[in-house]
Amino acid sequence: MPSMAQNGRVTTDFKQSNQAHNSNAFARREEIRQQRESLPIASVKERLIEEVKKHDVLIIVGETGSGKTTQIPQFLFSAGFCREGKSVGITQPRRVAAVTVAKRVAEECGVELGQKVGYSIRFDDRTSGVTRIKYMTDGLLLREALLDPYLSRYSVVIVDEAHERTVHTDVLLGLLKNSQDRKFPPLKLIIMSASLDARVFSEYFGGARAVHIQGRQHPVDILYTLYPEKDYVDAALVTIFQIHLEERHGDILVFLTGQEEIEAVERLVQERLRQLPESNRKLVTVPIFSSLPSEQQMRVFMPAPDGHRKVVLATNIAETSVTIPGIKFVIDPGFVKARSYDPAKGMESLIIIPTSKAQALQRSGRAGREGPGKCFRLYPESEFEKLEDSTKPEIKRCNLANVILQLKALGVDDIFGFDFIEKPSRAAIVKSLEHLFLLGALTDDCKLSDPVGHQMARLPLDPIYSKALILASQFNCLEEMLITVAMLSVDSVFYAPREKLDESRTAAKCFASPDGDHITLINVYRAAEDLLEKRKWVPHTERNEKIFKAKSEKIFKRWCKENFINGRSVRHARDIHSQIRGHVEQMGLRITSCGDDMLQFRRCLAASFFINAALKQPEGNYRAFGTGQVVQIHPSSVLFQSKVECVVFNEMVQTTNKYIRNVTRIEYMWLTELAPHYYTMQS
DNA sequence: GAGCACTGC
Repeated sequence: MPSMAQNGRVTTDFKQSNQAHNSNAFARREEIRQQRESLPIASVKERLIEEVKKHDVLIIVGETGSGKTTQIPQFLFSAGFCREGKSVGITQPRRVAAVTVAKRVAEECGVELGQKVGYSIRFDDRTSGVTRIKYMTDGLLLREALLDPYLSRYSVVIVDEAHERTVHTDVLLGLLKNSQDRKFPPLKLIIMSASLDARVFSEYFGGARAVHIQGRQHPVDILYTLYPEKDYVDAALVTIFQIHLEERHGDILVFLTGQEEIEAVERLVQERLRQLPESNRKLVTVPIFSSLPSEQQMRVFMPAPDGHRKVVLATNIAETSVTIPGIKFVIDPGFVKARSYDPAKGMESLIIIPTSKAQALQRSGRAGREGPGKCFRLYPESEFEKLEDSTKPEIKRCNLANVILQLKALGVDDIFGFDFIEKPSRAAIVKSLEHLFLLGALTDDCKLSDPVGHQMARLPLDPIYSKALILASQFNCLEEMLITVAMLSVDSVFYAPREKLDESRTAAKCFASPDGDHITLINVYRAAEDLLEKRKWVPHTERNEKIFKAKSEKIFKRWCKENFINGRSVRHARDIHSQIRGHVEQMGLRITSCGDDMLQFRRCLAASFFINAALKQPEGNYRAFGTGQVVQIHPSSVLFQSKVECVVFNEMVQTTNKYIRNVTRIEYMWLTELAPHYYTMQS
């Protein structure tokens, strides 16, 4: 069954008549009972409950298939941890996991979702006053902590998948440790991890008790190459055909680093297939990566045609986010595209690096979900030993502005003294403090400013976007800025498949503004809005509403396809827009539009993004003011090759070159006028 | 004339 949902990704809807449902209900309950009892964790239920009662902090290392995520909350419920209106909260790094696990547990408990068992994720809350087992994303619990620092509605908080070490997990654990020290109130903390090494967590919590629960995975044979491979793409190709021609049936999963690589391998496989005898050509390739439209992502779940073998070419998305049925063979070249952040340059970069040991293990595990499998690592065993044990925690390779703003809002003033599991570098903290100070979020003595800092902390946005909204209400263009920051907060709305590059470029021109990408994004958003909301006059009845929705959905989908727009991104932007709009209304900001006065809007962009301004150099490239970096306008920008003198931008990324993305033309003089504290008249 | 792994509020 597809394990993806939400945000227009992939959803499955099982429809069943009520009658069939009733006659199956008993059999289904019996089946669930047997499945639960056969889980490795079932036999240690009493012991686990004792451990939780005895220890305020407990670490549970549970291998894949142990059932820890679904069972432990139910154990705690039945042991009385939800008395007096308190709940058990379980965090997940991903939305899909929170939803699917909650649905499963509701079914196991025989209750309707949203009653005793529920979930809460951004834009989708399925809980009620009677919810006692609540699955949620870690980011959401962090937001809850802003309103209720002691998390007083919970008797137990379970941080699941802690080994993934997302920023949210790390901050959450830091906060919980802090409140544990204060010994109030008696909140139990359970850290669940799939990594075999619980030592990091145990030491962090002063030698906390750790227990181990066996998993249930099928054996996976790991095979290494004898010698290092010069070209891992070619090696992967050879291995695909080796498996195809020599191994028994079963689908193949290949881990590659990005869209381009996946598309290249797809072409190469087709080429080589043509050279094989007809009888050996029964092989189909299916790509999957996050920016692929959802209809195409769905293809990985469909079985290959009769007698064919399926080769799934995937990025990291298949490591944890998507579980593909039928995989018996995994090919792991041992590389991953990783994002890192250089605080000194204020620059992000995307680089291809070797995986960690934990990542290699996770990948090979994908071959053993339904039966014994094989994993081909395209490097020698000696190389495996040299890999890092685990992937560098995100908090050590990201911009900390948001983390610091949140911590300040939670009353943590001494960021340098805050007890992180792993401390970010001092330089990274200093840089982000400076940034927040320049945005006016912090006072001279590094306290959250009032009201600006507090307002910024309330908004679930990058701090610079939050500030832009506050300024926009003064510039009378909050309407436009709301759309802009929503669009800047999602993955690119332009989708360009390689084979239709020219077509997609022509389509994108319809929306282009000569002033830059921000206004272009507004144009796209408004065009989509028109399609989804404008309607000829029809009476408002429930039936009409349904027909209208279905119709406009269809029109929207076609429009997306014709214009090479990523519908998922646009919908996401609309969700963010309405959420943020609600927030700024509550804050009492004036939501007005500048109408056609785009000069006013661009001045507001300059006032908001003054930290990210760049000036054209004689050679044609640009020099960023703040960091002195020499950069180019990204080819995806409408201002690419446009030779404008001065711009503001939102991202600086290093790939093959140093690029700025999301760029708008401004006048240099505006900077000295609107951000005099940063731009003196010296130049 | 380039390319954007993946999450999350």
